[in-house]
Amino acid sequence: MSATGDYDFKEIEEKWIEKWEEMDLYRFDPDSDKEVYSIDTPPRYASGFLHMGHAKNYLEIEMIARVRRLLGYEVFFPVGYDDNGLPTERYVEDELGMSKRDMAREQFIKKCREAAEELEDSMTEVFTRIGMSWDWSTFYQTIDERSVKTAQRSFIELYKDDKLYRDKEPTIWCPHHSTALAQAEVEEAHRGTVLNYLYFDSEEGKLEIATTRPELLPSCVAVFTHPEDERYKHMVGKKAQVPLFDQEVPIMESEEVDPEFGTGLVMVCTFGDNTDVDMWKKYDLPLNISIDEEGRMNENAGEYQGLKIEEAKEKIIEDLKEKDIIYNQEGLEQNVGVCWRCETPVEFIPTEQWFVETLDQKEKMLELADEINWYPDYYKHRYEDWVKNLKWDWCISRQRYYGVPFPVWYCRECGKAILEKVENLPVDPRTEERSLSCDECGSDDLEPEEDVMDTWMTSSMTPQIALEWAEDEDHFQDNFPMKMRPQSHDIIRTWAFYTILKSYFHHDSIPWEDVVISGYVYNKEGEGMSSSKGTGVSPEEIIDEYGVDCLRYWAAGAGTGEDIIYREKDVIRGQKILTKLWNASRLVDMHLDDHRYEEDDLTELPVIDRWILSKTKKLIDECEQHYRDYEISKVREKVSNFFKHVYCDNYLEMVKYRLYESEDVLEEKRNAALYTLRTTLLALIKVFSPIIPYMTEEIYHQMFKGPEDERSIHESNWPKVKESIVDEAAEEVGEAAKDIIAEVRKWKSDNGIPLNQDLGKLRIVTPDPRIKRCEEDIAETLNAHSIRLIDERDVEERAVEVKPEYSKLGPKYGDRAKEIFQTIEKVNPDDIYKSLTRKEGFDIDLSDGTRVTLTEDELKVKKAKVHEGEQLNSLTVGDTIILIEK
RNA sequence: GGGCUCAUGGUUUAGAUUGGUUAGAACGUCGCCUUCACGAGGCGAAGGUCGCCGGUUCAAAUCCGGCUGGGCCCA
Repeated sequence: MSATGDYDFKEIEEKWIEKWEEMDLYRFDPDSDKEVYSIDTPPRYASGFLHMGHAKNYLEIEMIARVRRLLGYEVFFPVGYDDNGLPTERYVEDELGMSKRDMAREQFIKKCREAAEELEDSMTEVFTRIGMSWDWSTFYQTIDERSVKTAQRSFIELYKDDKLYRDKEPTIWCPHHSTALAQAEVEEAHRGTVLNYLYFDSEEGKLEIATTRPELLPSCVAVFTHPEDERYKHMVGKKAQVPLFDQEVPIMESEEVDPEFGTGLVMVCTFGDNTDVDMWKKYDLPLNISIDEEGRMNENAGEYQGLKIEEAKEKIIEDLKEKDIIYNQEGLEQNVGVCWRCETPVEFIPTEQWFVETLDQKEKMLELADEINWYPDYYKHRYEDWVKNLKWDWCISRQRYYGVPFPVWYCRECGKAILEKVENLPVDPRTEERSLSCDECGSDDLEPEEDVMDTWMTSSMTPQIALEWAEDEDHFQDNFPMKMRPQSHDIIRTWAFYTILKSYFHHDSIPWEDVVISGYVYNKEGEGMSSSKGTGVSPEEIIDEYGVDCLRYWAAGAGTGEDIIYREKDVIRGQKILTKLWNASRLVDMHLDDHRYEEDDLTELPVIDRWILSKTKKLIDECEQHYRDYEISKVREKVSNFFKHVYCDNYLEMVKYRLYESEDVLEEKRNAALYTLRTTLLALIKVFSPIIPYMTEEIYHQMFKGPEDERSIHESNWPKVKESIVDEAAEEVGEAAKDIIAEVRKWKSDNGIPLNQDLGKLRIVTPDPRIKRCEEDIAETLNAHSIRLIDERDVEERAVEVKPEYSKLGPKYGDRAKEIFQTIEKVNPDDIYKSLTRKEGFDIDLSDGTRVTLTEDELKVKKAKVHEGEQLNSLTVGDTIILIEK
């Protein structure tokens, strides 16, 4: 290390990226004797760019991988991209400026594939730069052969186990994307809407019905009231006539109707919302669909056919108004389910779809969650809450092109589903001919399944894909379940849930032992980072300005599972710590020369040295526990504070005088300081290395690496400091010394004396004689000529000044006060003080012959300590008194 | 509406599991120090009735109950 070198992060980062790659540091060794620590890395969706939210989450995982290597585990840290599904299709459609329906399917899929790979490459570059230490030999994409085989094998096995069914059920549907959705893909949105009050004709005269969706009048199949509602009791069983469309519908009763809402009469349509689906099932109502898969009105809507839902709504309201059927309208705040990708309100449309049986597995899903350690544990409630409230089986069909195809054909004769054999996977029935025939009726007239699977069918199998379940059964068995799943809290209901479900179905096991939840990053306006909304900050901006380690240091600041706000000044704070680490290392290195110090009998070390070594040992133990508990931010805080204050401000300052060549300093004491500085610094950079891998690597190489040592700090082991170094007595004395120094510095500051000004002699009265063992360190640090420990009995207290409390004596004695003040001034202060302490008052005989007695609280007494006749300034720290010459 | 979670100086927060001296730190503010690693530094100061109300206790930021106001997830 050069003594003048500033830290050039660009140069050093580039150097180590290259060297680490040469060393192939992160490759998983299946034959290692070490305990395996495996991470079920989230495959990043190939959007082409990362914002700080992504960077933080991936860096947290990355740091955990480094921590575990440091703690002696063989770490399996796979890498993959999620380039499946809907957003890729949308991206390609936008790029091409045309709809996928306007080109050949195969051509479109090829375009998706190319686009995804291009986007992945640009992301890989950033991931590599920020130091992601994953094993690239494990690389997968959720659309590649391995993933497709895994998802298709899963499908086939679930089918055989009767966990799948195909049915024409009302399905949650996104009219914008023209595809079915799973319950998990629906989000709640608060919307303002209008509640329309309509007249329905009936045998009992006009009915008043309130609805937010008049466009569904053609789908109205019944009118409901609450059984207790006196207003409508008599109408139950009669018929009502739907306005504009004129169909007759029954008037029925149900406990589920809220008599307080609207008029107490509601219409049930197929289907306006979730409740309609429930009512339709419960009361066995007819099906009367008027919205098609693209979100347009169908032939059932008569003259409104072909209009989009919103257009039809407007037109129908207009027509209703014209006929005076609407008699009132009022605003209403309501929550509607919307597609989580495009925020279009979802519809409920019966179409033929594949479903995975999930409702029957609720109990088991809750049991398995208890076998998993959740960090932080309260996030388990989210999962449990979700599972308990599940209302729909998992719909896994998606009406898209780009995705994993179902390995399924249907017999045109009898309709039976024909599945490909596991050994012939992967397969795409849409393009591949297979010589299969129906095992029911023997027909070979088969029709391919055109849909693709829900992206979660693949993503729920990341452990199986990463561990090559489909290819390498041994490797899989050895390492499943995995050790840890990093998980962002917003997709607990999808990713975590589906993965647990699959793992149970296929292996009757939990998929991982630990789930570690990561929080969101918000910008300083408090908005979530979103690439599409333009509220994201790019990590590249930070890297270019401050370097990767600063970014990582910032990322390490978020508590486990907690959200964090991105502020540039927080990055700058990290930069200051890093700069200081570099500079302190430089200073120590300057003095270390080429010497390497043998570890002798540690009890011979000076007390200050044992003080910091003992504290270092405790720090290391605490940090190990925090790391094991996934509390990276606590390690960051503790190591930073220890380094800055204990190492630099306290210890280094206290021993600096020992470092410089001087005849007064014994070689032994100099070596002790060097040994201690070196040992402590090495421990600190090792503990820091998962967070700031570049700078710690550079320091390690410059200062600590001998020919026998590891190639990299990232191949080294957790710092070992002997248990025997823990020394409570040394810690007490060291703290006392530090406090004495702080107190004297404060005194200098209060008295406007420069910190480096000579202090002359210090005399210290202390009940702890062990202070003597570090009197030289104290003296040198304070620029005092010498320190003398003296006996308390030789110190006496003397009053040096007595002033009257004017505000008390003035009002009390009136015109006599002036004489009292003058008298006090003339008397020896110490005489007054003695009188106060011995007689509890000081008497003054006034010229008018009266005697007054002044009490202690009527006088301000300034005292001084006197030692050997010298009057000295005194400071008190605990039981210790420090006397300073004037 | 339900579940979870949070509320501590101007700002961001530690401390709460195990109740107990002056509630710790960082940023910002103010004063001092060009000391030989670092002025992107050091030393020091000011600034908090720990959201509100009540309870338990000798003692509550901490435990219990209620309330208010944020956040997330879900209905």
